[in-house]
Amino acid sequence: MKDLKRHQQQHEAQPVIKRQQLYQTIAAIPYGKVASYGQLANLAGQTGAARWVGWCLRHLPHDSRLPWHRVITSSGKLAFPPTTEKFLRQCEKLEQEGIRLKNHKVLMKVYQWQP
DNA sequence: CTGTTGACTTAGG
DNA sequence: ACCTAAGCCAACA
Repeated sequence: MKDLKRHQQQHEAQPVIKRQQLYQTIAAIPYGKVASYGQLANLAGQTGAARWVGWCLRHLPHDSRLPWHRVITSSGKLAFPPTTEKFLRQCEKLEQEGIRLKNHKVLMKVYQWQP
């Protein structure tokens, strides 16, 4: 077989595929549990791409049914600045699942998803 | 290819 | 516990 060389620009998997794997991982977070951006990147096969996870969620369709509210930072804080609308919406959804917040923070020891 | 962006992470002080 | 700097990486223009 003849190897067709990529002339420039290393095309690997289509971006859509990678994002779908990430979405699949996020969808697997159980009700009442949370996962961090870095944790999800690793589980989705993109080790170290925590910021990419944030990028994907920021560009998530507004009508998405993904449990985006179960994604928080590694320290247990929400990614949004307090007092913002999104911050409050996420707080509601988390508490609705029985996840109590201690001073704007989630107790990772208790609530972090352990696959 | 280069440069920029982002709902991040980690190590040090 | 809080702040900063540097590292990280896919997606995009």
